[in-house]
Amino acid sequence: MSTLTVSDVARESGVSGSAVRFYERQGLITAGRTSGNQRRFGPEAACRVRVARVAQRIGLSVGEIRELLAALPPDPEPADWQALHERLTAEAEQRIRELHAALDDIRSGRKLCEL
Amino acid sequence: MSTLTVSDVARESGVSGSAVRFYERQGLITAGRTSGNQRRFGPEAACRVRVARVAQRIGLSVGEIRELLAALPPDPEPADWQALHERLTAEAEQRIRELHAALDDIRSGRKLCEL
DNA sequence: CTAAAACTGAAACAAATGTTTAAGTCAAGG
DNA sequence: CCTTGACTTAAACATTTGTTTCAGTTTTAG
Repeated sequence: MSTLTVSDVARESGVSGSAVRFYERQGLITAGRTSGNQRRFGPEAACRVRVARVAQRIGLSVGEIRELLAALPPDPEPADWQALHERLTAEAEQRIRELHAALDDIRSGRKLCEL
Repeated sequence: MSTLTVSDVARESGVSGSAVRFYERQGLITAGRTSGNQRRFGPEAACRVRVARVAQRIGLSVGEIRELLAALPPDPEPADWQALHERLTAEAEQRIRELHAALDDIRSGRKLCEL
């Protein structure tokens, strides 16, 4: 059942209305339409937006997040959540490794010019 | 003595010529000019660009890098390098901490929607 | 029924980080 | 000298992640 308006989702997920529309355009969330062409979201929409924000903290782009969320059904089962967790965790660890590598370079004692 | 051309600096620092001009416009490096108005860089320019690339790996913006490099004289003394090392290291550690915080949230066991 | 609040798409704007293109100038080698 | 490759500025373009504005439409509460 799609009952939530743009501003409902915005309020529940903590982003702006324009961001909600943007995310729909980008395929991170999907919406039905009223007879008057207004968007109506299911209750999972706000959740997906929150997941998207978490993924953004990790450094994923909207395109990457779209692919991530593409694997998340409207009504996810525990296995879906688990897969998402693993992918997000792996991404975060990857970025952390990259930063550590940069840090190790900085600390290597070599001149910064020679990195 | 300023003898290096744009493409010299580009080659030595591993960035494109347009990036070298961009960095000069942004104040990361400075250049003299020939009588014919062409840029000529000192030997430290390529080094500064390399430092800038390291800082970018850490996630600093060009504006932040400008401020970082503003504290680096054309012919830096060991203390200058040390200060730069410390600032870069602190920034990297900060970003790593932020990622760890995100990772901890993800692993907290709470639903991703509730972060 | 009506007035206010929320919604619509399209397009312009914004900031960051460069790249590309155009038309023209300079420098270096033979 | 003269050709060729490198240089110049300015502006347009590209991408990302949205925000703002416009003019008009829909929904909702009273």
